[in-house]
Amino acid sequence: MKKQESASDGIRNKKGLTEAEFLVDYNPARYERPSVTVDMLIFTVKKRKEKNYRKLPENMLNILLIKRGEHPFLGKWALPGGFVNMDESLEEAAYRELEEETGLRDVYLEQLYTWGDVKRDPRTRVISTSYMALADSRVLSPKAADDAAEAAWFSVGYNLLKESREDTKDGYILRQTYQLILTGDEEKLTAVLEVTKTVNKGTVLIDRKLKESEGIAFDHGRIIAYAMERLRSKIMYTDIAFHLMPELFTLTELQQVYEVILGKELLKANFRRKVARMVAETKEYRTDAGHRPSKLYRFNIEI
Amino acid sequence: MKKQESASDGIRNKKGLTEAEFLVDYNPARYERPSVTVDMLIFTVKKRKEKNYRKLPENMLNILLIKRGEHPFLGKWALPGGFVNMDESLEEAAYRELEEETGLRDVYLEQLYTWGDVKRDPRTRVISTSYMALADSRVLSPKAADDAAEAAWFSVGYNLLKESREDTKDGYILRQTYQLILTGDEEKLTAVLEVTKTVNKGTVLIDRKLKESEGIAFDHGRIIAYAMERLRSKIMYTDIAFHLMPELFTLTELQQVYEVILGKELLKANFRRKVARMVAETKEYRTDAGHRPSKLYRFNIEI
DNA sequence: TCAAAAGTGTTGCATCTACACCCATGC
DNA sequence: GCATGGGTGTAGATGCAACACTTTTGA
Repeated sequence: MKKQESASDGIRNKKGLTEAEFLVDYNPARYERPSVTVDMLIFTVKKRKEKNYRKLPENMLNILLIKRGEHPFLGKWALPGGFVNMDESLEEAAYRELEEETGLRDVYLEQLYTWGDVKRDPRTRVISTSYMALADSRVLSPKAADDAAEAAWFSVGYNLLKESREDTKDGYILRQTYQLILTGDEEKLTAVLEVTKTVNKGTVLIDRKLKESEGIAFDHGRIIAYAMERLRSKIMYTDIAFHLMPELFTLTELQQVYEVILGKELLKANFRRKVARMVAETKEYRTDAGHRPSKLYRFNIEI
Repeated sequence: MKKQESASDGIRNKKGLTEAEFLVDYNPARYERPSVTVDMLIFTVKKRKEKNYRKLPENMLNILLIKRGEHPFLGKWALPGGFVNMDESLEEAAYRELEEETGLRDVYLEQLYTWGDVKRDPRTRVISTSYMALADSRVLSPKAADDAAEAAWFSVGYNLLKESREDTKDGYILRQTYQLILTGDEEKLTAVLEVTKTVNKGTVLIDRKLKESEGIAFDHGRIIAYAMERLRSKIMYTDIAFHLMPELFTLTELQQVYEVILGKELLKANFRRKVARMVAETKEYRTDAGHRPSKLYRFNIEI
């Protein structure tokens, strides 16, 4: 973001070189280097069809995946992403990938985590930084992919299957098994994650292992699971949910987004009080359904 | 952490190659690659001397820095760190650097953020992942550095200097100026950070610029500032503070750690109620000072 | 004796939780 | 009419902020 000013002008090192002289001499190719990529977790909310004229359509959290057309993991589904060019920052690479994949530019983007296991890509050593983008449901140009790659939205389910706690001498071990289910129009992908929290005299170690992975390429099941946990914790104390909403929305639609991310139901009255200060009502109503019309709200910038 | 099983056995790509055949052919050296490093933010808490026999020594948050013995930024202070080897994960590299620098192994370690600006290192393109380590005050082997590099602890101060808000058409711009002050035995290093939050129709953009940097190498002032913000927000809803404490501690010592990280004073009675469930009292007392003896507590594993 | 810190109690206010209840619509 | 969702009120529990107060020690 900012160019470093030369900070040690005139100072000479042990060989008597100034910084400028040193840099001319510097050979960056001495060490072997890993490849660096960005992986994009692009989320949006989509409605499921509903034939009952009274019932509201159910909202689902969706993620964009790309079907791999080349080895490795040929035919499996992977996160969109690609190599970081030498003349672009990580963030610029993330925005570029986002735009290539969806045509979107002005959306919420957040760096999630950097994955650096040695064998995570069978081709070569790849370190990849994952970014999470939240797009609202209006602008879902699903397959704006210019290359031949097939892109599709998958609804995301992430649930705790089983939990066990074992007490040790100076602490305990908490084992949690989560299931990730990604449902597309034709395919259903699954992964099972084992999260182990080892607490020992105040030292906490969290290990996330991918136990099974059906149809998902690389370690991307683990990355999606990590994103879900981040989404769940952030939705409670920030306003990220609004990035998934269109300009105007009903409070029930907003509540459904919260419920879909948290994986549990909320009480209507309490939810409305909780978000009251974050929304501003408009004069418009949604009237198409077989029940009382609902007021439309927008995000309240004042807070 | 886990080797990927070959997931597309037998499937052939457009050229008729199986995954095994494809990988034999794959040439990883086609693209130019950035260097990847880890930067370590090693924090601990140290007491300041106090001559008044009644008064308690003041606790300060400290960070370990290394004086650069080579260009660029020769003579400036930098975060410990180094290149990631091809056969070690990012986390393994972080633990290795931590051990080389401090001799510590079993401490709290957390990945913070990955910095990928193009010009952040004048030598070559360097992408670096920062890790935060919290060590308790007992085990501070300050300069276990085996090489010639000089290492030292600096107390950390991070304060909001100025804040202004400007309303725009569809949102607002919040500008905050923070000052980072690192005080060592002989030197005082400073940096000024400008954090700009641009809120626009629900899109939030956070930009952190390093405005001044006195005595701190690279963009490390910005990284330290980021770590301070992470520490501040996490201390309120997690138990990380305990990783900075020795096995046994008084509640006042614990409160001082909270105060030093938050940069503000807390009310004693309320603080004690807040941490009550996270600590377990022992039968031991601290009796050396000119006031009522204080009970020693330990971290409560039960919660 | 007394400064400094250890430690406890109280009160008011804000927030969360659970549940009950009435309102308005399209078919 | 009625199923469905829109929308509000209330009582009890819980949590937090601010302040006042008592206790104990070493020099």
